[in-house]
Amino acid sequence: MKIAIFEDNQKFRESLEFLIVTSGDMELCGSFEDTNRLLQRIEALMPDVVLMDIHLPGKNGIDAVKEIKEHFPAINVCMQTVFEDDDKIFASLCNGASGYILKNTAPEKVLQAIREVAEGGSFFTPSVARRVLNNFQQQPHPGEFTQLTDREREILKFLVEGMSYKIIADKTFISYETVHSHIKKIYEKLHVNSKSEAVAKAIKRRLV
Amino acid sequence: MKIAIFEDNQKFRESLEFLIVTSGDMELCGSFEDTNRLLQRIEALMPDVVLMDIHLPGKNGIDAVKEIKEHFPAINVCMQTVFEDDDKIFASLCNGASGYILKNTAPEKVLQAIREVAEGGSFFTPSVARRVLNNFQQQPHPGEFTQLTDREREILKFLVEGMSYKIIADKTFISYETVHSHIKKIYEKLHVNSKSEAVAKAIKRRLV
DNA sequence: CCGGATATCCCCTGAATTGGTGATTGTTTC
DNA sequence: GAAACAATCACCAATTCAGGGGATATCCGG
Repeated sequence: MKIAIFEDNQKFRESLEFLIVTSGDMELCGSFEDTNRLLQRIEALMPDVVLMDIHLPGKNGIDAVKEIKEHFPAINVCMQTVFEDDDKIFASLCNGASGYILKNTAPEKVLQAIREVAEGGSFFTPSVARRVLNNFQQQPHPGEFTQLTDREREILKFLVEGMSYKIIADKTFISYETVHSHIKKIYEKLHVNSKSEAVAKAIKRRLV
Repeated sequence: MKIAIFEDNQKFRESLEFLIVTSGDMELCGSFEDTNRLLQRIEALMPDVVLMDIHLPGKNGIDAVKEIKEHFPAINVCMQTVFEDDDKIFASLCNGASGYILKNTAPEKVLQAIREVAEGGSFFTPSVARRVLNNFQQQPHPGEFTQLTDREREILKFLVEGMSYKIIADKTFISYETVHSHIKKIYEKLHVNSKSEAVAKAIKRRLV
């Protein structure tokens, strides 16, 4: 299992190197302090897993992940950083990172994360996992959808699919005016006043 | 740290019980094979963490999580099951579960998961973490948005926020007709023909 | 310097949406 | 049994959208 490291802090990089070489089952195939010639380096080394810091000279780690995954989708990248803000976490994950661990993670956990990531799994530091999770559970307005009736929810779904009043009327075998009534009610309950707002709210609050 | 178990398989339940009582830092405060009188039981025991199976007599574990979190938001629930399908995972997490581990998880990992969950973190089995992650990375049509110009993307964002042509014109200091032009172009590029469709596509493909 | 892409603006027309104010029929709830 | 709600339908007026024409101006690359 070949590992490459990108980390600008020398002390930290060296301790990671030590961790890898003494792990028994991993081979350190490269260790860099910047993202210069990123793709050439990756292509030459072909690591199985890349440990990537976020704050790096040259291109930052988040953009680096994107490039790596675009050109070498099979390589799994694990972020390894001090940053714990949602922006950086989500940007990294959206760009294709498979893991996200903080720098205060215990050494054995780091190795564990690398192994999981190498096998196609994912590993998050618990606090990061929690943030990811919160992104799922983002229904901070719990009563906001439960107050929709079945019929209203049904019609809202059709709205999300981009249908017009007329089409919805046909689909549901009710009259155009009834669709109109339901939608008026939906707008009232969701505190919106257009289809696009309703659709946006429905998707963000997960009615999809 | 008080732990309650809901698990219908007797063998498995007993091994969990053993695991908890021999852990050193946890106290087993309840162990049940069904979800009958769920809330009364929880209220009487007030566990810190609930280990919840999905397939249970009475109410299933997914609905049980919802009830627990609704009435006792401070209690953290960790799912513990053989199911690994997206539906069950996402339903559980959306209902408020803080962890999701498979039944083949090593005992020490189970304890680790409980401890993380108790501290407000989250723990996923790597394969589950991977599925959660995939939910983030679902931009299967990469070229579909890059072809939007900066201006078009900007206006699309305003559409997502539910603004009318007129408001967008004011916000961007351009004329109503220019907004109209841009939106026509956006529709063309996204292959849609209404605000709501454009909004739906924008959000699903993550322009938010 | 020309073609293409982008951004800006204008007009028109028909269709769709939005927001009122109703009404009727059930069902559930107190 | 009244009150509350859900689902159904109707009419009307004002506004907004969508799609179809155009027209400039700028910038960029060949």
